[in-house]
Amino acid sequence: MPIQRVADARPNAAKALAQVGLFAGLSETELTFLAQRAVPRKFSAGEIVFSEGDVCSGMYVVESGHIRIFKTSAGGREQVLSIDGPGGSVAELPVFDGGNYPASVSAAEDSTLLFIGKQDFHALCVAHPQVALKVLRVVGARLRKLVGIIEELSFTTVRNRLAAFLVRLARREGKTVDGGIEVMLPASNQELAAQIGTVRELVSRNLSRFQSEKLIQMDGRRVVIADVKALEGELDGGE
Amino acid sequence: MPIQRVADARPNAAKALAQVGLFAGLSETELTFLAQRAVPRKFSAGEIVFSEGDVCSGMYVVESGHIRIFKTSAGGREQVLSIDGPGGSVAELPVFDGGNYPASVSAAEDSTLLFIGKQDFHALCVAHPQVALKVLRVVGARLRKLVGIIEELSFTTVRNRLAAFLVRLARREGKTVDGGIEVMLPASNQELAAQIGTVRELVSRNLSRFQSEKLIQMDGRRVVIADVKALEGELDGGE
DNA sequence: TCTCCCTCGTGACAAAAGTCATCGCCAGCC
DNA sequence: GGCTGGCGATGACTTTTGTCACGAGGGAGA
Repeated sequence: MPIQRVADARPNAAKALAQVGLFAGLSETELTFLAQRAVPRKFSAGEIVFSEGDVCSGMYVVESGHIRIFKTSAGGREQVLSIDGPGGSVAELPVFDGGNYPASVSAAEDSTLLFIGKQDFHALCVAHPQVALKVLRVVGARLRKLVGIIEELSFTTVRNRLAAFLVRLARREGKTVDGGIEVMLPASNQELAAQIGTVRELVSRNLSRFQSEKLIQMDGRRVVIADVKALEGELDGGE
Repeated sequence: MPIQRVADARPNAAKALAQVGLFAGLSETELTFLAQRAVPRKFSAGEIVFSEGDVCSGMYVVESGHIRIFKTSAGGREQVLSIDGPGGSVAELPVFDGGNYPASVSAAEDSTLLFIGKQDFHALCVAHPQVALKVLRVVGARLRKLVGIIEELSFTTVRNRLAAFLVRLARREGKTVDGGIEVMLPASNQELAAQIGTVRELVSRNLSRFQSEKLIQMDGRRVVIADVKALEGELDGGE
């Protein structure tokens, strides 16, 4: 993976940066400043961007594709903390507190990221206080998401979490078809398991169980949610 | 709990503020500015400071005592996210992202907090970019802590977490005595359970088990960790 | 001193989670 | 066509977790 400074302006990078929540509101000049320093890096599906514990040299912005932030256990299990698409940013925080990266990041699919060095980002924040405030806002969202994960892990069952996952999926990209709402499972059972904090087998089993209970109907990776209400009732059902 | 502006300078408040990581490095004038706007509020042990979902009107700084940030499940179980003492701050983030408080906060013991209104804090950050950077650093630590909790909940057993808890406690405030390292359990089993994400009974049982395995020796709330190495081996033991 | 209440410890279960091993299907590739 | 590797489904178990119920001890306060 070649890392190199791009001396001339990269209009597409500037354009990509302008769409990042973090940098919205910056002037043309400032965006150019950033774009000149941002280093584009390509990653193919599954490739590691950086690993937990690596020293933090800077942050990344997603230009295209999706990235996966996750923790790995000693036993090899993974827990996904966040998945971010175009316009998203990763590792804004370790850039500030001086520590190492707290989690690993990999490309969920072929992706292009823009790398922004620690110093450059720092300089930007000092020069433009409103950027720091934006960072705080973005970080707020991240924190809420993490708290949500903790809540789910601590209080709910795998069944609950899987139901919640399906409901979220349905809301986000469900197509209404006769018989219910259709969604495509976005990844392998292994990956779904990592996202809801369990193992492959339990995802498989619980999906089967939902199906036998007529809550959903599966055909390969296509899932028709027959009864969204009932599934929503499963979120946290016991209490 | 009376809420009122304090018009005159409160030297002790200013002093308290100066010791807050967040405000270290501010000039005298700035501290006074803040101190004049900070409203001291007293809470007795167990009292709720604010609840999850409340609209966020500002942040708090701990002047004395300890506070507990936690989530509550529908079934009444609690999961502690953080415990903060003097100099700590709570809810720095919701102040920025405009959302409601993501978790509840209560006083772990009789405590005095300083309330700082959203507007005032905002103004301060805009006027002093380095405050925003400090906030980012503080938030970074918080985020790491949350990721740690997720890791523990997702990958480890109650036994592991309890062992980890004891080891942390020993490192932080263990006294070496003959027979091992002595610590005092800082709270009821109920509370320990909330901190490691389980229920009272399992804390009790696992402590008994440690004892019967000669890893620790208990006498009321006093615990002598006989074999710290072995206990450390339990962190994540399986793998 | 005698209650009352809170907390701890435990036994007995029930339910959920996780592990291991096996089998079938399908796609990609000699 | 035949192999192979990855993924999904599932059965059989083991371990962990959580729930319920009950009894004991200890401290605060009447």
